[in-house]
Amino acid sequence: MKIKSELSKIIEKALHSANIQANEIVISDATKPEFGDYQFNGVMRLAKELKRNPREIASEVVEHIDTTGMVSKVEVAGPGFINIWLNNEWLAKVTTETLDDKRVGVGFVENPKRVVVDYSGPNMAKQMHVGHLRSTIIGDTLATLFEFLGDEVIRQNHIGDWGTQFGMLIAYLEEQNTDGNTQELKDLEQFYKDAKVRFDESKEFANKAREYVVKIQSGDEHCLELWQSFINASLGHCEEVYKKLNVNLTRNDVRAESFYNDQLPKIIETLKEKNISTTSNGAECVFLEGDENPIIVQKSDGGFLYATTDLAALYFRANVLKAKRICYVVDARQAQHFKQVFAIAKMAGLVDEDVILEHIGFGTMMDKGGKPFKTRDGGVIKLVDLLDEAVVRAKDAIKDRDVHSEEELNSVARAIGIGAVKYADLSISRESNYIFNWDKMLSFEGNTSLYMQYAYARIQSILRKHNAEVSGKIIIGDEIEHRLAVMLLKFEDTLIKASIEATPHTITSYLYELVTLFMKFYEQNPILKDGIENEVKMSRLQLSILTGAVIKKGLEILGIEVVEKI
RNA sequence: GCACUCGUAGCUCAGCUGGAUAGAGCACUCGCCUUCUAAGCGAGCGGUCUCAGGUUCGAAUCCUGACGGGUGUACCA
Repeated sequence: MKIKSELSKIIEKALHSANIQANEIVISDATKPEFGDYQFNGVMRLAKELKRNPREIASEVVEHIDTTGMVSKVEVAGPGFINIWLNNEWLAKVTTETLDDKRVGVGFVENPKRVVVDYSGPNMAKQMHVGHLRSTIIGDTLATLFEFLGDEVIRQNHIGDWGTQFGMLIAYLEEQNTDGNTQELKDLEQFYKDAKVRFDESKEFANKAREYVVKIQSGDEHCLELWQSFINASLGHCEEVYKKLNVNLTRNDVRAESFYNDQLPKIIETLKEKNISTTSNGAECVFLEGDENPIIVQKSDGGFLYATTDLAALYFRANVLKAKRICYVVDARQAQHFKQVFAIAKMAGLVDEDVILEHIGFGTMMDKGGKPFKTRDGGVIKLVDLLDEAVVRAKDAIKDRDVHSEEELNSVARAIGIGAVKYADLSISRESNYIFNWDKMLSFEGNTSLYMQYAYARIQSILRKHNAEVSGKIIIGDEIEHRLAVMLLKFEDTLIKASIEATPHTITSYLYELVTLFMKFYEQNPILKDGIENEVKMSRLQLSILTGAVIKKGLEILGIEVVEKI
């Protein structure tokens, strides 16, 4: 239910009836329960424009507000706030209707678009480490969210499969394979290190590595084959992580850097033709206004750079995939790069004016001392290890609870452990830097995914115990049920906000608030106990069912599973 | 040097398109399991919102400056 826009309409009507002009009506959440459910603060600004007393205007508006349907009560407070209470019968009716809705009251966006979401983008030469977590799960959540709201989403995994380090890696791979048995790329990190050692100690090997770089680029069959087998193995590692993470990326979503290789000369040509780039110190450069340094699109030795590849990718996404919105879920450190690339792409007409280009940046993962993790120090935790440890800890935490069979134990541990890791990341605002902490990441207390999963399991437990049909209407019997019902209907507004701002943490905050209310309701309002009237029992069961459905859908968008029992 | 970004409770963080007494979790203190899962609920403790100016009826939020952390700044991605 789009509550805020419904309320805006009601206020607009009231303003109109009261003969007051206003251009934009913003409804906000009430800051406290005593102040109602929602509030309209716009009167103070209007009063200034009209040079009138704000409380006087507010009272006039309040007199004209329709309180026969959605709204039960309005009140002027403080300097001129208008506090709004939603009507219990209306809440009861709408929540009851929502029970039959698979989308739990969430509609579709008015103008669905084709959206490209570029995320994860691991480097094939390296093992995925904790630093790759954010792009992968933020991107995956946004893709799922956009899709749920009705957009057509094309996921793009722009993997790094091209560059000088691959000469070294495939030369080493070949060397390892000569004794007949194919080397398994069990540990990529180790493989890279070993190759590097070999590169540093042997001139012969180093020369071969350099030679292989050239050979891949010129299309040498043998080298390409080695390269392809290396990429396949490395991608296999990533897919293992995606699977563990419950992330919806498949091989069909992979569009590697190398895919754009043969289009790069054309990009340079276009830039030259349109006089956007110039040659400077032997390199092909674009000088943008306001930037002291140019963006180099072609090196003096003729090689291309990542800006070139990104321009080619933008062209492809806008013209071949025909996306109208292109989102890059990439580290905030690349903000300047994307700003420049986007500007060039639009200047050169590689992307039409009406295509929305967005860099969805996120903060850097820091170590305990507040310094960014450094890959080269070797101290970075492998993503697989983190995830496995999370599941182990979860299993350890639930094994004595005596509610699970042996096979349930593993799937529940997985849901809880992986959920904790993802939730810990998704629940902080994506722009801020992130201090990595094992214990916090694997914590099961307070605002963690387990809190949501636990509430869901409690609801399922009640339904199992009830073990009969649930029918009948929701009745709002008290303050806590009122607040719970309002919160349930806020789900759509929350998702819309999360989608516009591309902020998954908007969803986690909402779920936390919802579950907190449910826990209170659970404590205060018994459902199955003796002496509860049937009508009330059914209403409370229905409220619980709806809460469970919203929790499940919310977590599903975050890629976190619910479980029946904990 | 220039640019971007962040600075809120002991710790980790919300809130930032200006609104009422700045909110959570963790930690700490206390209370609640013979009845729907106590990984829960209730109560308490804890704040010069980095600092200084400015705009405003009203500033954690907007503007300017200072200080501090992080990041980016011509041939890596």
